[in-house]
Amino acid sequence: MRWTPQRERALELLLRAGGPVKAYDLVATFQPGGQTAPPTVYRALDALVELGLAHRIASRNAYVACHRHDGEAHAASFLFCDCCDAVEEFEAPVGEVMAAIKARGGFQLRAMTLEAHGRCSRCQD
Amino acid sequence: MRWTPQRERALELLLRAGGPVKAYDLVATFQPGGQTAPPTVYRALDALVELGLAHRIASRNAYVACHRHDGEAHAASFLFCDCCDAVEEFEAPVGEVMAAIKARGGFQLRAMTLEAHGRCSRCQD
DNA sequence: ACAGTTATGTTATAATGTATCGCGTCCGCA
DNA sequence: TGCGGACGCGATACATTATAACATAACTGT
Ligand SMILES: [Zn+2]
Ligand SMILES: [Zn+2]
Ligand SMILES: [Zn+2]
Ligand SMILES: [Zn+2]
Repeated sequence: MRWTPQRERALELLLRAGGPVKAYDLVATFQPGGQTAPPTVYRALDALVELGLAHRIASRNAYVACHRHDGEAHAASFLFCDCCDAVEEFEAPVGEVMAAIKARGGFQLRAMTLEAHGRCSRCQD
Repeated sequence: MRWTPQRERALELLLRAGGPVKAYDLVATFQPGGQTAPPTVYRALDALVELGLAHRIASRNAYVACHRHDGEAHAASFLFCDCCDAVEEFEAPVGEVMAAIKARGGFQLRAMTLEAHGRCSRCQD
């Protein structure tokens, strides 16, 4: 897995956005003047996910830079506000869940994602 | 929220499948002889999710009947096999996670989904 | 019966994601 | 230094997934 200008560019855009970004937003903004072919964008994003620098948020069809921005493996956990579209990554304590999976036997865990949906503090009025 | 033939039909198909079903599979099979308009299918599926009788599996763009098949609210938790496409709903112990969300304050939780990815017992050879 | 709400039908279109093929570039190795 | 394989990128076309918008029908309570 190499570190390339495309991937750096994608990560830069994710970080600058500071939140979830849709693939087709990058299709529009990847290069300053004009469009980029979708496969180019998807490949860059997939690489970032593979490298542990970003997460894919399946329920929103979006990608977001990992808040840790080192490539350490961890369960990707997010809080989603139903009202505004705020999304925040947090460190969910998934120890019990992992233990339960181990306890039921036969399943070899590789990765875990967790989505909590509700109302953020700003949207409770 | 009414209980209608469309919704019953959708649930019947999910139950019969016994696993994740894609919306466009239902588009093809919803009525015996021919296609159904996508909005009809999506509306029926959305209603089932709303009623707590099914879950949407975002990472697969698929729907599955809830293993409890009563409408009780609960965290939707699934084990996904990376090799075969087996998916199993299980009861993840998310108490700690919910407590952590409460503890950080300001977020009013409504629903939670959890996806565990790895290899099922049949795929570890 | 009436009005308000909820559900369905229909058409078209938007949004999201991949297959494929060819070419260039990088890296390890002889 | 030359070779060979793996990896990355560009480009085109296409497949899949989901929704907008509007009209009609069915149900519900009064
Ligand atoms: Zn992260
Ligand atoms: Zn909010
Ligand atoms: Zn369930
Ligand atoms: Zn398997």
